[in-house]
Amino acid sequence: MPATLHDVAALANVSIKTVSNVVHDYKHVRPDTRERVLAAIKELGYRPNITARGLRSGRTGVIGLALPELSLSYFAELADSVIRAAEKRSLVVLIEQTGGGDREREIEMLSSPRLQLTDGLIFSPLGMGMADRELLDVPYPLVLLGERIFGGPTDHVTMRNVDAARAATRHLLERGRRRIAVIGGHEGEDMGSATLRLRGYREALAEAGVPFDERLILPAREWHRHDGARAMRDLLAAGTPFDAVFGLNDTLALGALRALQEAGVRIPGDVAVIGFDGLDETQYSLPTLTTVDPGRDEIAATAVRVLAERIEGRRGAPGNDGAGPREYLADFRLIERESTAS
Amino acid sequence: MPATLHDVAALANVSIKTVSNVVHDYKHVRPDTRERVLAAIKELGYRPNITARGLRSGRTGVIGLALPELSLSYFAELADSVIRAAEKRSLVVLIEQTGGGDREREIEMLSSPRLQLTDGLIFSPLGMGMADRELLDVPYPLVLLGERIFGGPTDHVTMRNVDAARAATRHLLERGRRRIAVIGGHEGEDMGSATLRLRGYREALAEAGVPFDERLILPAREWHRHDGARAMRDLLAAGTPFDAVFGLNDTLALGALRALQEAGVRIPGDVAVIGFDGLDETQYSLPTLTTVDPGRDEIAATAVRVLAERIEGRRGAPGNDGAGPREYLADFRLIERESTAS
DNA sequence: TTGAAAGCGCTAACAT
DNA sequence: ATGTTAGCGCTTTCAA
Repeated sequence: MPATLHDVAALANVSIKTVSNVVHDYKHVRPDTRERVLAAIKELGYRPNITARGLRSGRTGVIGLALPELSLSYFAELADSVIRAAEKRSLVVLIEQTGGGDREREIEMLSSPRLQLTDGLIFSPLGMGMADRELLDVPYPLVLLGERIFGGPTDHVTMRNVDAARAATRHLLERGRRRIAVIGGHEGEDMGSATLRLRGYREALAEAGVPFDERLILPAREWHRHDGARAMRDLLAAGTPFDAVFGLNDTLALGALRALQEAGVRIPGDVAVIGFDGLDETQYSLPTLTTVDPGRDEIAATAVRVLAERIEGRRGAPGNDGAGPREYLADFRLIERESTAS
Repeated sequence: MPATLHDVAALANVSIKTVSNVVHDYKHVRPDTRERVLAAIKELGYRPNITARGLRSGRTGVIGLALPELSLSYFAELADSVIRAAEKRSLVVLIEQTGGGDREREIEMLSSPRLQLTDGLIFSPLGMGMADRELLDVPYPLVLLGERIFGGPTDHVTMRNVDAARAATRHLLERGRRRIAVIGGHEGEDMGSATLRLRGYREALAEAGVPFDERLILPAREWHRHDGARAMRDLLAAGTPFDAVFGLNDTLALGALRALQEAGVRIPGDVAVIGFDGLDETQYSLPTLTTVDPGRDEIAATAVRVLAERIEGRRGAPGNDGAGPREYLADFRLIERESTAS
């Protein structure tokens, strides 16, 4: 039976208000009273009951983080960053996995009672799309991550997909590559990482006057290593000539690396490879993988900050007091490694 | 302003008790009353306030998961498994990162007020040791994971480290390897994964009558890819002959793989490599990595089940009603891949 | 500077 | 079958 405010008050011979004042470091408490209360707290091992505090104040100090799955390295690293950022603000993170792009589950999540004891949500959808935009208009603070929905009713923290992909493609073009295969295309996608990164790729080609070749775009709905390897094998089997590969994420690129080496292709000699995400493990592949860090830490820190501000009401709800939904873009950085050395 | 039980009751012209009954699917509610209440709930968009429920019932439906860091693949995959297992029991998971083996932070965690709104904790320490055993005697349900503490006051779910390491070593011995280097030793460790796996290694050597060579044990306090690569380079530089490598975890083994290939060593031709953990990514390295799956899913499922049972009081607190602390061991499985093909 | 007391929204014992 | 009511532990006016 844990001690309550009342127990402490009784032991210290004061009212619970005084104890509360001490707990909250309220200024106007006589030093000796404070002493007495502190002693009682210690003696009883009193710890405030967060649930009760939450009920009273309407805050729990918990934020939700909904993402596809932690076993995808990108999301594991994102979760790590979010938890660290939240900790700095004394917030704790409750993680929900929505599965790899299951739209229904994502929508369900948004109104899950499981989120009730959460002050707000950082949401990274993969299945929902532009058409589901208005579903984001939920009755609690929500910060959107990712590239599936733009112009929605909530704050949105994302990366410079087009710019970063253009930079990645340029990097290959500058090294003399002209037939750059892309792994990870999503056919029929209206909006998403694949679409945006592909746009950056095409822009870079156009700038350089290099013709676009449909056959070099390899679809891969899932972005696991496995899919990267499979796509690569398909391209090799098709016999389409190419001298570089742009994996729309690192995992695909690492899978491609593997398939290329199996086939005896030298990297970067025969084929240069570049990825996207700046995963930790890209430093340790053989060869090490050139990649683009889309600013994961900055994204996490911004998302937590913006969410905390909305929760504290410092900026009001979007569209409520003029503090409309905002879009935040993190800075990216190209990390050169062996896989594209010239 | 979200609707409360009272609002629904008023709209449906019933008492809050009836609404509560409907919400909880209580049997004895007249069908038409139920209809009316359901309609009111829908109209008001009523969602039960979990915080209030938690305050009243003493349960929140949240369990804590404290682990070193999500950016270590093993823990990311473990968290994934735990979240899935929890979901099946309608529990939600709050994740705390303790950092890579920071004993103080781990101890602090155990009495963190942040855990207050949690019904129980699954705890995977890396820094705490046998001497800290009694610190696990906390006033809430706790399930211990890992190999740092045995015989503590709580339920403990772990893996067959010695057996699994013995099997891994045997696997190499059976393929004719005699000079098996081990990466990941923790000098001066009293108890832990390194100690136990090393014990299995030595047992297998002894069985096979192969002499133990101190020089083949390479320390690595951190178990990142980086450390595996460094250790491997050290061994190569030292010139100590060896024909196999046992990475005490997969990440170390993958780092070693990389360093060996840099040095032009053929795998498994010159040196066979085996890891430990059964990480997803071991399927995609070049060559693919032989490893031991220590039963991660089973560990997660068991931990959640045992914790849920303790929370529900079905088994009482350990040592409270005779249902003393129990130790659970998951089954392991050796997964043969290219890195040890003969 | 400190105390008394009214709830926050819900559950559950008790009453009808 | 449904209603009444007393708290769960805390924060927060309002008084003293």
